[in-house]
Amino acid sequence: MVKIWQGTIELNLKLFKFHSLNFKNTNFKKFKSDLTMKNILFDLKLTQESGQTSQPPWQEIANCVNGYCDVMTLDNTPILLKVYQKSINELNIDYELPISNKSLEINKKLIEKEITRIYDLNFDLNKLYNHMAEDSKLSPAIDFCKGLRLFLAKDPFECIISSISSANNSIARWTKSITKIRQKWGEDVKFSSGTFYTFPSPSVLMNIYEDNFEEYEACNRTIETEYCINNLKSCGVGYRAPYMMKTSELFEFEMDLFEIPKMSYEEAFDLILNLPGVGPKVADCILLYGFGFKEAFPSDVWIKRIISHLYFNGEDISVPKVREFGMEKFGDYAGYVQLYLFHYARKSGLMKKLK
DNA sequence: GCGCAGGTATTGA
DNA sequence: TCAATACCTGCG
Repeated sequence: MVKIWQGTIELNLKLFKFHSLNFKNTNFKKFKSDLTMKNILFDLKLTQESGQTSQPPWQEIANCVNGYCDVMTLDNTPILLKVYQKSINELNIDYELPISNKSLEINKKLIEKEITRIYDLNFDLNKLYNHMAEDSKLSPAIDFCKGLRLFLAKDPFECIISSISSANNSIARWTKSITKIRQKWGEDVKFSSGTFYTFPSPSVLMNIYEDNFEEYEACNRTIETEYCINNLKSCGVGYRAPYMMKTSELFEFEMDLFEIPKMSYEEAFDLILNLPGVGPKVADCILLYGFGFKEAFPSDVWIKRIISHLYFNGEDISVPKVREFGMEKFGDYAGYVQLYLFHYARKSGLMKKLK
């Protein structure tokens, strides 16, 4: 049994904040991070904006070039983490404490450890480039993607629910859904910079109304159905709603998120394939972007088009075959190769050509 | 208003 | 094991 996150039910629908944040007059604490000094090859902007499937993008900071922030729970305390980069090889980290908890002391090593995990900063990109350079199909991708790293989800449970909602869906649409879920059922944390919402825990998510009808019945039919907005389907997840609720229930009662990192890739894959709404593509996204299993080669229609164009003369290859091919050919680099190929295809115009 | 894109679950060979 | 189809929403 697992109960990791605290969550309170927030029933008021808040307006979306799509604009960038403005950080004038705020209480950010700067600290000299060891990461700043390490001279790590890392392009923060490229990584943040590469559209990796794991969680909604972090918020851009208006008055800060290449600055991003999001709330995350460290040591059971939500803090607002801000990362920015003035030049490649140099990463700056600031953080802000909740208004209600400003005297708190935060362990800076913990923040650095988390940032290192999220951006995979211990991974040697030059080793990857040497490997890619040996394959004439992959070598053009290197220059398009210098400094691109894996971008892991800060919250594995949110990653799982996000990935389920990403199936047969567009990035813009599932991102909106997850943002609504955070705002309706997550914990709202107030910072000087504004209010941020954490993602609800499995125990909260398994108990919400699934659709208008359930909510209407629970209100003893005292409201009009068009005012039923505190249910999962009102977030635009469609037929994925029951999958998400059932998965929440499984993590509350039967499965343990902390067991997954201890497993082999194959064990973990077989396990999460049993979750409702999770097929091979979603399972691989969860393992790669939620848990950092780099052997995963998430294969969707786009990767299928790219692989069949590059390696099979445009011949139609089934998605399961593409996955098999990628895992076999790229081994421990499969996840990174998938990420680099996808980004390369987007930037080089190959994607448009393949459509 | 209507066709289309996008993975999974289900059904039926 | 594989092919066909329904599922839901938002965009063009």
